[in-house]
Amino acid sequence: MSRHVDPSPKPRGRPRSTQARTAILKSAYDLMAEHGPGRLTVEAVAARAGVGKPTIYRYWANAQELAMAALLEQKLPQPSNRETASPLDDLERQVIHVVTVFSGRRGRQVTQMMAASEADSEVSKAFRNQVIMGSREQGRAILQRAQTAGHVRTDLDMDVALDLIYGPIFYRLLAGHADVDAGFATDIVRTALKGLGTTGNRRTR
Amino acid sequence: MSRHVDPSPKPRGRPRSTQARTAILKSAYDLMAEHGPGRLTVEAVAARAGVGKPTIYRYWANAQELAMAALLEQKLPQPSNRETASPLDDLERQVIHVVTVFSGRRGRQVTQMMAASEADSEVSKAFRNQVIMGSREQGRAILQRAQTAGHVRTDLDMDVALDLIYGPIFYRLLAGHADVDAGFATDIVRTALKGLGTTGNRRTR
DNA sequence: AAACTATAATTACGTTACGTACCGTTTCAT
DNA sequence: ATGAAACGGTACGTAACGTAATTATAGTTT
Repeated sequence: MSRHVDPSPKPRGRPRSTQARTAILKSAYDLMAEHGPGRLTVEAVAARAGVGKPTIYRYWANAQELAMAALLEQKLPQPSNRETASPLDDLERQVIHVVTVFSGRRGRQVTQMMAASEADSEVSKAFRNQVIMGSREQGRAILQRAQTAGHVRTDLDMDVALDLIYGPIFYRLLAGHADVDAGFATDIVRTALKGLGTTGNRRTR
Repeated sequence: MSRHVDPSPKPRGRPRSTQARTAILKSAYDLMAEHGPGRLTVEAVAARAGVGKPTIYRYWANAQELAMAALLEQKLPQPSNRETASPLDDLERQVIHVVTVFSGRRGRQVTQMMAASEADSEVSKAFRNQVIMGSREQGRAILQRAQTAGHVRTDLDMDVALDLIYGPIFYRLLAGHADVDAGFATDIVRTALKGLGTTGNRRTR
């Protein structure tokens, strides 16, 4: 009695307008740039995009999901993952790049959105993954090269190591207790590498 | 011609009801506990507190400020800043405490609020200061003791060092890419102290 | 004791945005 | 040609906003 359920049934009826979808995302992005991600309303997007509200709700459940989708569409600039002979220089360069991107206007919006979204929606997860994993996985690769080159300890929990490097950036962005600039980036990397402890203490624990 | 301006002029007219203010804050806090900080509405608070809306607006400009005030009122448990002979043990204990507090329900709400508030209002700043500085300044004191005891380098930028320790916690809380528990706390402290670099690398930069 | 003044609770109001339902129209596959 | 689904547009009921007006109340001042 069972039937085959076509996983992607042939589309019947009028297909969705790519043009409308694109206009929606662009309008949403522009409005966020003007008024910030918190003030994005579906009505304003519909009006600017020349689109009916139902068309928007057909794609996204609420303004927040739309906002994240719009930010994801206009992707953050990815650092040029160029490798030099010195993995430690590469790391420093990459962290500086991350800092530069996220302390800019768009980067701040992205951080804000990421922090504000409490929902466990698909879009929300995708958003977090996209934002976090981009820089983080690049850092992982670099650290591994640095390990191979003998510049970084091999007995590390790599995830902890990555958190140690990228955590301070978002911490400052969100708490706002100090500036986030290139100097901070190099400070992080160098301090993390050297460690806080004295040499005499290194062997004890 | 100048006159003395009384910094706290004697209150005229009917004094503000402390009872009303307390009821408002408590109702706001309870409602946040039930529905999360994002869904707090002034109307619901007024209804539950048995208070008129204007009374609420007399104290706070909007729901977000009220939310932060309510969270601030019910202060987060402060760690017992007890000092032992080993500052490094103290540090580890304190970071574990911070992790425990902020990974709990109330701590998560606080983190959420902190991240979501973009306004530069007074309440917003006070909120950030309260949340951040509590643990941070305690950590600073401990680190300084550790320096005196010779367990921690003295050529550090203390703010960077503190970010290195506390940054990863909030990073994980907000990005949600890994668990935040006591084990993570000890990992952070120990890794930060030892550093990521190999000994051979320590002298080079 | 009487006048004064700011707060209190209540009610009403205009505004904004939400998310949904319905419309007639359009654009495809069959 | 027929039918299905998306389209733009409009209208709707709901929720919450933040403000104004009203009357009562609680302290201070004279």
